[in-house]
Amino acid sequence: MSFTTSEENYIKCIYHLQQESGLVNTNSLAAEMQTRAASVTDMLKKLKTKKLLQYEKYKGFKLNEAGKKAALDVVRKHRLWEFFLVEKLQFDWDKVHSIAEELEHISSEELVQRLDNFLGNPSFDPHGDPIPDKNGIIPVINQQNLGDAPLNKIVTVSSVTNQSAEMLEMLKHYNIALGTQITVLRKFDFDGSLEIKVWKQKACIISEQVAKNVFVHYDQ
Amino acid sequence: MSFTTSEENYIKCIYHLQQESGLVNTNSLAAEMQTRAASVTDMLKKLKTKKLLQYEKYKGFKLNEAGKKAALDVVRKHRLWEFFLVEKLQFDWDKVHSIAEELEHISSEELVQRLDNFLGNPSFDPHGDPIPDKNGIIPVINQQNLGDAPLNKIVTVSSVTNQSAEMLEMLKHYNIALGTQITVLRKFDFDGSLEIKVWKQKACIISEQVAKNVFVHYDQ
DNA sequence: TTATATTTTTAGATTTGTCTAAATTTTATT
DNA sequence: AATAAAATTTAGACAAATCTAAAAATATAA
Repeated sequence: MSFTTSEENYIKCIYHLQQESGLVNTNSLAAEMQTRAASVTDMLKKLKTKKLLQYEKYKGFKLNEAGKKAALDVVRKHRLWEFFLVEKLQFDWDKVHSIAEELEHISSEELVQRLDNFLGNPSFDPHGDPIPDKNGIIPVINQQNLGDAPLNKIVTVSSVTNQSAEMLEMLKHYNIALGTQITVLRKFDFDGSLEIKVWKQKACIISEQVAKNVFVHYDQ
Repeated sequence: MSFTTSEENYIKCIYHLQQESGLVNTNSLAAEMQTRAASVTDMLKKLKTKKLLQYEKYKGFKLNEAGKKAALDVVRKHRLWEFFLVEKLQFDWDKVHSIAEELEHISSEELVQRLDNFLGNPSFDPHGDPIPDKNGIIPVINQQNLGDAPLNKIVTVSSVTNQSAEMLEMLKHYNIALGTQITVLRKFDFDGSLEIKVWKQKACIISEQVAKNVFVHYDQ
């Protein structure tokens, strides 16, 4: 089964939303897709006809197994291309998203497989997000939110969820990138801000907003 | 100015046709695009409105300077991606065309420029076709048809025009590829076939049909 | 040079993905 | 539970790119 660019964009978007909430509703998908609720309804009918969606009028919807596999194929391509753009073409990681949005719709399966090999079969993209394999298997990493990390223990940044230029600027300021080692020294309950020590730097304070988007892991 | 995928495909196709014939006519473009004459007429109006085309009803048409530049941008992208697919992803050269047909429509200019640098700013694609630079300048090569090459002089294969799987198979059989050195020993007027000697191999005979699609160059 | 054939264009329909506005269903509130 | 608010769907329209069938222009040939 093959899909149009528009179908793939909807499928991918539904996938991401249902990861958070289980069942997805029309308005939130419309907001995420920057379109109108009526357009979403039209597409839902189409995807249901193609047997990718569990959907009943007014009752919300989610991808079935076939839909999830289709979504993971797109996610895989997106993340592999992002990896390529950053690792091979030296793009800054905040510039690659929109280009990968186009590249993810190139259809050749052989292309994806060869790209994967060329890149050394990476498990995580430049934002730290896991890259599904060709069967849709997602590598797991034992990560948690920086705000939930234990105090006074060295943790490693494994993923950053907000990929805006503003967030990147912020992280550059703090010298935080994927792989950076951080120790959380203290958590302020007042505003959720954290006092942290970045490897080889003085202790500093980051806001709850920043912390929420940074994920870390530690060994054992 | 930016273009839809369909517009780009028409522009590129008109460019190739007018290289051969100067003025292009509706039916030949329809045949090349595998569509109907009526669809071509529709698109011609659109491209004329966008000031890319010299076109008068019933009188044929050709790209103006803006149209040619647009075409060369697409050709450039196509050939850079073909180079990438063959040199980096190890595709056989007869498999890359259809994938490059998709990749050529990715819009980011920065992507193309970085890809160009990553590939080492190649001048020719894997078929030996010249890759226009970002200003639309096409590298020239002093090449001629193998059938017109002087006898008993070592020449180098620079380009192969027929890119079908059948042709590739044929050339593999003769151990001919881009860069292969060949000496034409004799030309048979009866059927236009050539006796040639491929570097490090015994002399053999190739048909006029094969020879017609092979282009070569030699120094001075 | 008139008739015929070919080429090209127009007119109107179709599909995909989108939209607005109105109608319907569900949810929340008094 | 009745009513107001919010969410969702339907109905009908539109733009892009295509199509078929018919009309118009051009080219060819008797």
